[in-house]
Amino acid sequence: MTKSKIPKPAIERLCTLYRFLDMCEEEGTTCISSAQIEKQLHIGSHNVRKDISYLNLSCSGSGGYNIKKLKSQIAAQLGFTQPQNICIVGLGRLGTAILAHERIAESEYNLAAGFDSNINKLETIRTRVPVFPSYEIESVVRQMNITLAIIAVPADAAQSVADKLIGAGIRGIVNFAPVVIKTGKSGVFINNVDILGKLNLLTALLKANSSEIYQ
Amino acid sequence: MTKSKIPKPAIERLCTLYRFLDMCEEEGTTCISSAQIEKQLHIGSHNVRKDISYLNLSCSGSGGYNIKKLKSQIAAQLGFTQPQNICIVGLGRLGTAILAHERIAESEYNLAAGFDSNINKLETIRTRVPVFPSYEIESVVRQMNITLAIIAVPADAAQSVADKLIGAGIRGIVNFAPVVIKTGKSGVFINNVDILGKLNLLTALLKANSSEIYQ
DNA sequence: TAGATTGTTAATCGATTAACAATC
DNA sequence: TAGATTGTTAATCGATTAACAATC
Repeated sequence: MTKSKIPKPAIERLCTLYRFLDMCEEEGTTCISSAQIEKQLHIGSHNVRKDISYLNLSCSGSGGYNIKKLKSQIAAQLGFTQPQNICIVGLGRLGTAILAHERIAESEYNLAAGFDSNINKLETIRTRVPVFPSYEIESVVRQMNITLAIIAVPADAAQSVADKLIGAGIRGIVNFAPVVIKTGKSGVFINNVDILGKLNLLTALLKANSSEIYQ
Repeated sequence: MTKSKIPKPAIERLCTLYRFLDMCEEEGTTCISSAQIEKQLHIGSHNVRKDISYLNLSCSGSGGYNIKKLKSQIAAQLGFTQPQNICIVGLGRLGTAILAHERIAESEYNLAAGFDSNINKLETIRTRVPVFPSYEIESVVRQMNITLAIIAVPADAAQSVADKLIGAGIRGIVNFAPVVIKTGKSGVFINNVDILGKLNLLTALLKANSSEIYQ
């Protein structure tokens, strides 16, 4: 029997759970129940257990989840075990802020390269991450076997940068530019993180929420 | 008959559509069909029409959607018409990058205040946005009638900042700190934008996708 | 053993897709 | 009018919730 497909919403929740477990582990907690997770993440305990059940856990039974064990099970099933090389395109304020992000350095991702079209910026930047001019994106991504990219360029450059990255074999992109990036290629995933879009979503949820209350 | 509730996934797609229409409008396009939207945003045309139908449009019929009209209808229904005051807490690299974001200045949101706990930072920072020490969060948020906040502080400070903001009456938070922020209060919405979480999600989707193909 | 908590099946609920009538 | 595209109802599909048996 092949393992059943995990629904996308469940995958999203499991990612959130994984990050949360990582935090718990740092704080020294070793064990947690689905009821406690419900309180912390606002995911129903039923839902938590259901999501975890997709992982085909070995440690079944009672007594709550062993955090270390659960983390490694999620990592194994969701593919976090093999370290992946990632890169950042656009070394403006936002890009350099991400370059300096301490948690990424400690994570399962290896920040292998930064790119910017401005050569002066490349010369003055202070970072341990190797940086390259943007016209080298394709060759560097291929040589270094980079699989994921973060885009932090202005809106008008974002799509062409994405096209280059995808052409070079990148499989996933987190896009911070305020445009919706398209992938022509199947098997490439894009996550658009537009701040204005997030603010819009909050505004809309608030509106919907108040009309629920007042009508 | 009261208007029916819009499902959350539909609200999310409408927000994406709104941002996209904004882009189209800038480029001078005036009209678009559901089939064209499908190609650009990878949302099925059925789905697009269904989502739009929740808006109780006045302009029904054929010939595609008038972009300006559709934008204003979405804005009206989702609550983007009244400009809202927003603030940023944490003026490190990421916070100042957001402060300088040109698109926010042009948007329906008014960046009314920035906060940081480091007084030196407040004195040296160059921005047109008024900045305050973090201990003034509660009074400033109340006085300026700020409804939404962006958090860009280190992980260990994020929850306490969120508690202060919520205590002062904030209704929505976009959180860039790499922790899952909790709201004890109902009617407050939080959007956690953890870069590592996004990378995890991409990794997991890729894994799921390949096993679909290869099994 | 008794208590607690998980894992899983079944039932409900909601969202997406399909199809077609209504409209420009 | 003919063609094209929307708006909406009905049908399918999938996810969440509830309940309980299995397990530590």
